[in-house]
Amino acid sequence: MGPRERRVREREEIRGKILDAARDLFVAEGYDAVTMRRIADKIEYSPTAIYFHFRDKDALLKELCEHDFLSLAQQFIAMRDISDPIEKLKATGKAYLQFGIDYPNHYRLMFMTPHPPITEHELEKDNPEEDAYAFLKAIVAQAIAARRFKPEYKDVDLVAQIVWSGVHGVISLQIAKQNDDWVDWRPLDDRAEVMIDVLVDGLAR
Amino acid sequence: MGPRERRVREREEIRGKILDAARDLFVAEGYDAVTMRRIADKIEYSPTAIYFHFRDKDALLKELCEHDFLSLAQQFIAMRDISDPIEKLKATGKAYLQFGIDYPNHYRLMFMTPHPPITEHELEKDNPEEDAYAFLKAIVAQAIAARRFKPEYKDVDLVAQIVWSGVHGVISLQIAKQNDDWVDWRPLDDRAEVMIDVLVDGLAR
DNA sequence: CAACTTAACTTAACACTGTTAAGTTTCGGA
DNA sequence: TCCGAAACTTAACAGTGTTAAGTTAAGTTG
Repeated sequence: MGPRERRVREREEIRGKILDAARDLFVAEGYDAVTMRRIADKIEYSPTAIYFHFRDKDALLKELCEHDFLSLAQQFIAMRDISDPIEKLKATGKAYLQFGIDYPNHYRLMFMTPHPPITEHELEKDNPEEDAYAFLKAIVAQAIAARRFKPEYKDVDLVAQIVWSGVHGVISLQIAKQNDDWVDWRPLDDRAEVMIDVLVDGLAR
Repeated sequence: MGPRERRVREREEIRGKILDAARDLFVAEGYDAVTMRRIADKIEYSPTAIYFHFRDKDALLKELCEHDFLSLAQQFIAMRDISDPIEKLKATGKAYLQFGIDYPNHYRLMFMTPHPPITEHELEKDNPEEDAYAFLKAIVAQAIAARRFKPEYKDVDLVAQIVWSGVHGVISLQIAKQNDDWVDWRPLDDRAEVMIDVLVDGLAR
């Protein structure tokens, strides 16, 4: 363990500190409300120091999102051993909803904010353990193979996108409109459960 | 027509100019990307002049959204004469989707961005001609009354919110993720149509 | 061991943002 | 004709993301 390794390790450490501080602030107050100077204050560095580790504010966001996409996929792993594909789909939908409820600010950044397209990912695409969308597709494929859906629903991507859109709709309206009393909102849990039931009933034979 | 009326009219005129300029820019580039100075340039006034007509940048946004909520409701009016409630629901869902496709930046501001709750509205709530949500509720109520839905779906608000969430999910994922090639997106039209079919099938007896 | 190089920072600044205080023009009404 | 208010403009403030230039500390090399 020469001093070379120590330097690398120290560099990773401060990188991590910056990410942790940024995550805390973003989650608590949202991306726009957080300034580079506040992140810097929190870790007791100058604002400029952050730029030595990240190209800009967006790079911070991108790295956090990347991490959260992975952790979403990892939450899904708990559903792996449910054998009935419909039950598995329902449970995964609920886990997705729970993720959005638990981390609304993460969710907003991940799924409600247009980003410039990310060209290179850290995550392994199509691996269900790292790619939540691949996990969903695998369930849908399983359900189709078991002839549980109506015959017209045989496009795995299309069906996966419908299911995703449905649960996403519930969460994202909740996040964007929870304080809007124009609408007499029903409890989120009810909406979540009914959405999943309606989707599955609509797809099923 | 004294000069008093002229002054009032001129005031309305410049107010309208500001709103038009702001709308153009917001729609083209999104709320955050547009600065007060650019809006001012476009109408050839100083930035400060805007503040004589609107309290702040958010007030501009709010007024534009208000207007767009009304125009959404007015688009729905075309569906009024469809007698079959299921067909009416489907057509209204498609009109909603079309609105989101035609005005994605409006849509983002209206439904994907958390605002501080608006206390006083210009629009008349619960009037289906001005309140798009009321229009949707009326259709759902009609469908329930005609016993077209499963007996467990008798809560008008809950069902309306499910349908809304479903189509909102399709549009908002499209807006936020259209350039994300992680997912092999199916054509928007297909997703829209299948979403509406699945929802209606899931709800129907 | 001294000289050099480089990594890891800080300070000060730039060009921008939304917003406002203060000053100026314009013009109908007494 | 003068007044006062309405409708503006100019200049500035406090804040933003970001960067250029300078500083310090530590490792490498002659």
